Amino acid sequence: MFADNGYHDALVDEISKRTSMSKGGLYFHFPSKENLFFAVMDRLANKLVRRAEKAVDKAESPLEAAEAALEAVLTALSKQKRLARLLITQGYSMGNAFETKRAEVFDRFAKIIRDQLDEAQITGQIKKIDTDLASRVWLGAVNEIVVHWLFSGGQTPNDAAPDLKALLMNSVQGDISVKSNKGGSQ
Amino acid sequence: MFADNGYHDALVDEISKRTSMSKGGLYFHFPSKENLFFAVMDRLANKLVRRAEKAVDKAESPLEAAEAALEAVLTALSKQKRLARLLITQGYSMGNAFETKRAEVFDRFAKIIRDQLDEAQITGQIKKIDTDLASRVWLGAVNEIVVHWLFSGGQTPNDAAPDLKALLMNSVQGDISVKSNKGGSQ
Amino acid sequence: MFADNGYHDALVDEISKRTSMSKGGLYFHFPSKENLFFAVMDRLANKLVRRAEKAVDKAESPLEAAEAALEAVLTALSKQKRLARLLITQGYSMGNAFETKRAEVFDRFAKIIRDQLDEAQITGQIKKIDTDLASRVWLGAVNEIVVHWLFSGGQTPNDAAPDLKALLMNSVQGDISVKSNKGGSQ
Amino acid sequence: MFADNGYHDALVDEISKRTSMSKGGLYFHFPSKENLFFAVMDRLANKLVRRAEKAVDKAESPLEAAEAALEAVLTALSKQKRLARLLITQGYSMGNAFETKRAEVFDRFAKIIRDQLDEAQITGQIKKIDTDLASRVWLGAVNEIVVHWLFSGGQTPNDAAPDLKALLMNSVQGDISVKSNKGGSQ
DNA sequence: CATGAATGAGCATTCATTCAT
DNA sequence: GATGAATGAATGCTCATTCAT
Repeated sequence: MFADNGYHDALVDEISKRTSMSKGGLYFHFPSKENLFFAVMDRLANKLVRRAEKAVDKAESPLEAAEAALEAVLTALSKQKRLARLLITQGYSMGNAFETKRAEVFDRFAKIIRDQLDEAQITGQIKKIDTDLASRVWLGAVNEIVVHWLFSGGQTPNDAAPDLKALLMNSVQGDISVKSNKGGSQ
Repeated sequence: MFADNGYHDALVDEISKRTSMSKGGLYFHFPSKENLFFAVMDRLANKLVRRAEKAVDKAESPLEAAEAALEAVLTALSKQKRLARLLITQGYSMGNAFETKRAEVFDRFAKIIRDQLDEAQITGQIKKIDTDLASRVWLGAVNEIVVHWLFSGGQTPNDAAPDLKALLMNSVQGDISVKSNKGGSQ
Repeated sequence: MFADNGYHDALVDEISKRTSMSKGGLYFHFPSKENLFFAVMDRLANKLVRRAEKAVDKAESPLEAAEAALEAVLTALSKQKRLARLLITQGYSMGNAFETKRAEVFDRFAKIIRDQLDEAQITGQIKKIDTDLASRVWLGAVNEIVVHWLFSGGQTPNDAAPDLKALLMNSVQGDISVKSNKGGSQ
Repeated sequence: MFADNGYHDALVDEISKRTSMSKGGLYFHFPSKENLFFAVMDRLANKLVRRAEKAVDKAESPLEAAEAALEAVLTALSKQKRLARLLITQGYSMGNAFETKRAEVFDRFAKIIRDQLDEAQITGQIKKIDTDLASRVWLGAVNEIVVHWLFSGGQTPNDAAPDLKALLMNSVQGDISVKSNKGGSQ
């Protein structure tokens, strides 16, 4: 319901009805609607994080790991529009209190990517870049693709994945030294 | 007020007080609170779009133009936190009706970038990529940098601009060396 | 409604219905239910205080004035059970916030009596006593008579008035000096 | 908890916690919260009544007995603010159901005083008065002194006792000198 | 055109009481 | 007898919108 209606328009009454749990019961387990929303968000974020981590573990190089994590997230979100809506937009209607939570969740994903980029940098797979910034660029790109899919009905994140991965890989691999070398860009 | 409190928590009563316009007057000019918010958003988005377009006009190559548009937006948002908040997050609290508007505004910016990337592709400055997707990647990256700045108090978009531009340029495999011929993009 | 059901059980919804004023209208004029209750209480207390003061003004001696004030209050309360209930018991259900208001209202009546007793003392109509304490004794006595009438359905305060006045007059006139023969009463 | 928070704001959950008795257990022993409150009230009222009766028993004359009962009550309440609050004000928040109980408790105290005044009248210690009314006057005076102490932080009932007793004795026109003179009371 | 008092549907939260274990 | 999770009716307050003046 949070995913469908947004935080604000998901009524506790309705949640109570649809979960077959009395309102009192709901409030026995969750001190507030806000807390309930965060609990849902945590649970789903955890699942998605684990999926990304698993993809990372299976990969053979840091860069492949980052790519795999990306793919895992894109696939999961494509399959579950609701998950995407919940994690990406529907919390905002909560008001400013949501910002902290959003930051927390996004940080977790940013860290996964950043860690791989850091590793890739150490192993020389990519050049010296601001990996923190790069991880945010990746995340932002994914976020926007998902939002565009959700709001404007464009191609699914999964369909966009190949090109998206290419663009993001380029972003951290592009030989910026070129700037001065003037050689071919690839 | 929308920027500070979000759509939902910006009360019409309060808006009426702070604008020294009676509530009746407000409703005479705007059919609804939603409409008022969109009017504010349009006005500010227009300004920002014009700024980006002006930057594009001054640039000497499509790629420089895309970069300049990026820079213009980053600078404007960095200088006006409220503008950033309003355009980027505070509308969500309106509920699902916001999605369309958000898409509309983002599309305008995406178009500016995409047009330049298309041009750059034609002129061979960048290789063949999905420019629509790329424009979204750029936009998403900017969006995320801004949100991170707003929510977590990281570096301003303006400070992140140089590295960000490098990453995004790389993403489209632009041979930035062109730039070095002429010095910085500004 | 406050008088009949007590503060807590007087529902705002019901008040709205019975006053033919919308709930919003109610809250436009009174910031809270508590505030509304106090407003009602003030208005009624004012009326009753004025009545007591008028009685005082007409009297020819301080002691007669005190007696007249007493009588005025007893008569008014006897005629309006609701007034009695409201001022004397129904606020308590508000919780501890009521205490201050109760004290304020009772102090106003205590002052009227105390002023007359002070005057009477100066003019030698009564002996030297603690007039503040005496005023509270009077007030407490009236209060209890009223409560007993309200709760147990005994004689009306008005019917009890003659004997009550005699007792209270005695309380401040009796020749306590007698006690000094033996020292304190303990 | 009833004394501190009032009937309404003393939550059964909280009572359960602070008594280390489960809510189920509480409800096994007491059919309702109301019933529990009355049980507490009865127990404390009993104690106080016994204390008053003991004081009466020790006294040597009816009038002294009444005075002693008064003193016993004032002392007990002064020493235990909570007892005072419980018996005197905190029940009101229960709503109208409290009235009967309040009347019952006050009647017990009224009876103790009235019995002594009746006796004193028979033995000629005081002149002919409405002893029922007088007992209520006494009780009301005590009540008001206590409430004023509780709410406004005035002098303790105990400190007010000497003057209060004098005033109340005067009210029934008891010629206190009688205690030693033993002559005709008028 | 402007005003602002009035409207009333809407909603999160509370808490005495129950009852399966 | 004891437990405490579950119940759900109850309620104060909000706020976008209206409309008589």
